[in-house]
Amino acid sequence: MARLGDPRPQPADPRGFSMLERNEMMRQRLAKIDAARTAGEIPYPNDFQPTHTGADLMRALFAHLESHNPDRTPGPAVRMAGRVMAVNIKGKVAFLRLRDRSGPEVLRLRKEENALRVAAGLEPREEGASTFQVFFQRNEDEVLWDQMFKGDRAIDLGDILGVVGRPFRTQTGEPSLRACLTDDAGALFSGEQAGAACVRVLTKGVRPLPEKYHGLQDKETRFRQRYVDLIMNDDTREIVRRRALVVRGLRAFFDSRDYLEVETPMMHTLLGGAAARPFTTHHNALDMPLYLRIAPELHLKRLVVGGLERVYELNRNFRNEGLSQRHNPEFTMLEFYRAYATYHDLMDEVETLFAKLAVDVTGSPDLVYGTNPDGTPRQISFRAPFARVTVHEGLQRWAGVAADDVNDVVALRKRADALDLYIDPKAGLGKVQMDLFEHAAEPHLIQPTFVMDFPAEVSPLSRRKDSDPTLVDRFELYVAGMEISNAFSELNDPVDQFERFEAQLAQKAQGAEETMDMDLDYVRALEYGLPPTAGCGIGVDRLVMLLTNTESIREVILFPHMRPENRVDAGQIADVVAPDSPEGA
RNA sequence: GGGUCGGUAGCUCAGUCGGCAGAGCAGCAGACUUUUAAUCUGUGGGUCGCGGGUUCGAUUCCCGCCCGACUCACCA
Repeated sequence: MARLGDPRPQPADPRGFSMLERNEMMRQRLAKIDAARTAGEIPYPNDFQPTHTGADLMRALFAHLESHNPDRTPGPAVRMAGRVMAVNIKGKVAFLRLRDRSGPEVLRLRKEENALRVAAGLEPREEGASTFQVFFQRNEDEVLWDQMFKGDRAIDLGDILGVVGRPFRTQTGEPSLRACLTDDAGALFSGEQAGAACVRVLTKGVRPLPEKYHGLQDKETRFRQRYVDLIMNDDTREIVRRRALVVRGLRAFFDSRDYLEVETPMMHTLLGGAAARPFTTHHNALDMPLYLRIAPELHLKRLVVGGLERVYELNRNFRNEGLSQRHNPEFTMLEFYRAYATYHDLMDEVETLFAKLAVDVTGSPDLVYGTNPDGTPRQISFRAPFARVTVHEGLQRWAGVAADDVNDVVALRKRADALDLYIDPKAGLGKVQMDLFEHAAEPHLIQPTFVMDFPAEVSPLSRRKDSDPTLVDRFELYVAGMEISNAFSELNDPVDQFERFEAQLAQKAQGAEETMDMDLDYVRALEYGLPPTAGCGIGVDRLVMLLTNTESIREVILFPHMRPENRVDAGQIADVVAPDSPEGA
């Protein structure tokens, strides 16, 4: 294959595409890689190991908040690496802004430092940059300076650099790494690295980065090329960090309460555990169809039958449904099951969990999510106890249903018509109740609210209420109008369960698409005896949305589902040669 | 699937009531020894999403298509 820096038109790759499209900037950068190679360097070295991060640099300087500019800074020299986000050459000195993995921490440390500065009677510094600064003075190493900033190997925005130097503050007090300022350089490198330059391009950025001030805005590009989004947008990195905190917090919570984390099959032979359409796939050797799971529920309860009295699984579910701000075809669900508990016990547990996570992730049980109708920030409080309301109460309070009409399907349909809500004519009482409830009540369920006591008809796996067998011991938790969690006391009567599966089959026979299959093995498990158990599912993506104040599920999923990008996904990057190519055309 | 809006330089965007395509940043050349989105001077860069139609002439108007955002439907 031809050298990448070669500006001439490239022959098509046998696989049908050439390696990279080209524009002028990319050709310039590719040529620099060749120039380095020609100069005898390895263009993609892997022998540089940073000793400090940007956050380490900041912390190392906390003892000296004031500006100073010593010729030699005491303390050991350090090695740092990061991507070049800004270059500012001012005559014979240069300021490079680099970012490494500690960017979010750098942001926090800047705030922390300002608090210290104010306490020490100093002016606060600008906050908001997740980068750290490298200071390079030409007279430290004129040959290296010229190589870095002039000529055929000059660094570019987006390059990944390794720098050796000493922490210091510039005249204006900016915490910086002073490149090449080493009085004991011999100790910095050994072996093959001995004599290496103190500023090195570790990886050349061939593609130019988005504009430095506005950054990358286009949502499609942000989701498709998440790597660019992560390079450019601090907010995106913060969401990723918070999501990690949520996942860590969930595991810590359940681990500490003696739950066992388990993994159950992602590929199912039967549909169950939720009302949803599945993705189907095929097992070649067994020549049989398989479903990607829509829920782990039935497997987890089998484990409780087996004596694992407290289990949880944190993993993906797949539902073949439309995409929306709140729906992605694959989404992360935490389900946990606890023997000898009721759905009331789980409400208490969920309250505790959410308050803890809010504090872990945002620092407070009170947070802001979205805006009120008047445009002001909407406050949401995860302080226990959460509001609790039954479906019947909600129908009366928000849908304007008279108490006597709550179970009157004709009256309920009349209300739906009055509210301009279409409900499937084939829907039974329970479905009508829930459609009406969701339509009328959801907009009111802003603060965390447990909606309790659902119709048995729409809850084929839930335990019937002792006081009213048409209802079940079930709750859903709503926050900001979103369903976050669904839980119930589990149905452990195998005969009743068998009959409910039969009812599902009857609904399917009548054309309902989102019904469960008869799962005889599950019934068999119940026949061995499922202890009284309550189980709960928590939509992790939506929970992360709440804790990051994002309105789209695609913001909290690193690679949300997108239509294929034909050009790339089909391996058909055109063999484009820019029209100004000297030998093109 | 329906509705609305959008796709213009590497990025963020403006614009053309049909007549040589614009800015800022990035790039290139230069100045500048402490900048913070550095500044200043000069300068190169375009399949105006794709295809067809109307027209002397289409990036602009018309038709179709592709892609996206929002929204409705669907969907615990």
